[in-house]
Amino acid sequence: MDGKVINLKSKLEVYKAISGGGNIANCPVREVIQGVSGKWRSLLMMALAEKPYRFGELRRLVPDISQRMLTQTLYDLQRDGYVHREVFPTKPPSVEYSLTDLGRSMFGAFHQLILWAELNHDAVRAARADFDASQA
Amino acid sequence: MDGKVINLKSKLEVYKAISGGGNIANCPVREVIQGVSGKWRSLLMMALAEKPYRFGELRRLVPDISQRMLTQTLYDLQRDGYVHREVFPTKPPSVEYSLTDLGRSMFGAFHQLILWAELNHDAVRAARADFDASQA
DNA sequence: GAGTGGCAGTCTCAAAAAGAGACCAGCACT
DNA sequence: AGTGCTGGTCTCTTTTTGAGACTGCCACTC
Repeated sequence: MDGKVINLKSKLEVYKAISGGGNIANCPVREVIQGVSGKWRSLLMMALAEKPYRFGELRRLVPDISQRMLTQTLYDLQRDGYVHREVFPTKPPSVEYSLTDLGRSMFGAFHQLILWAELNHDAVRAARADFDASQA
Repeated sequence: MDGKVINLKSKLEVYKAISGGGNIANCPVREVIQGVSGKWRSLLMMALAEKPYRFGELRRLVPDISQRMLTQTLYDLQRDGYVHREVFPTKPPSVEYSLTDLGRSMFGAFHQLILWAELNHDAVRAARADFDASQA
């Protein structure tokens, strides 16, 4: 309310964009945000931003994802145009996933949030601890 | 792979941060990203970034949220330290929700993603349409 | 003084999404 | 012939979300 006021141009406009003027169905921003919002989507985007990976590699990289969710999330990401899926006809056919230009572009913006998270996760953790303590 | 290569400092490091070196439980970034990832969290953050709101106002502003989810999401946001909840002892006691400094700070980073979404949602929509068409 | 409506929720139950893990076919190596 | 790798699908259970009824309090109206 006093310290660091963030310079946002027309937050109200932003909000209008998300609320879609009463019609939520064709709200573009929300649609995109949903795309990042899956439990595993950000994680996989981050991994693929580093370099392309194969299905099995991703599975090993993110050990606590189920195969079902990995398949599903990669499919969704591909559908949204963030990820490219390429099948190589080797003897056991291997499949490589990589970011598309759109995916890289999106990750560029998303990256801001990641950097913020790295800097401020202690603050969040502390807030949570305080809150839980005050509720007890 | 060729066009606009995004300048990311050490994506691998970023990934290591999220994967937590094998231990996902204390992965700070993922924890924060989860905080943004709820279906309604981003929406409410956007609304509150504009100005403080009362419970009923938010409900009218986002008509397709259920009361249960509104209560829940505001509670979570408060717990994470993004939102401040203040009860005014008026005759029907009113409750005002506003962003904290931490919340505004986070929203600043999140805003990048919103801007990207505004610019690129047609591309995502198009990709999705193409993909669905090619599957048919 | 009974009804109506706004306030900020809680409670219950149904539907949707996520997670765990078994199972599949094909090939290579031992 | 058995083991392990490839990239998945299928089924079942648990968790999360959603819809909507219900609460208690007060003010205003009739």
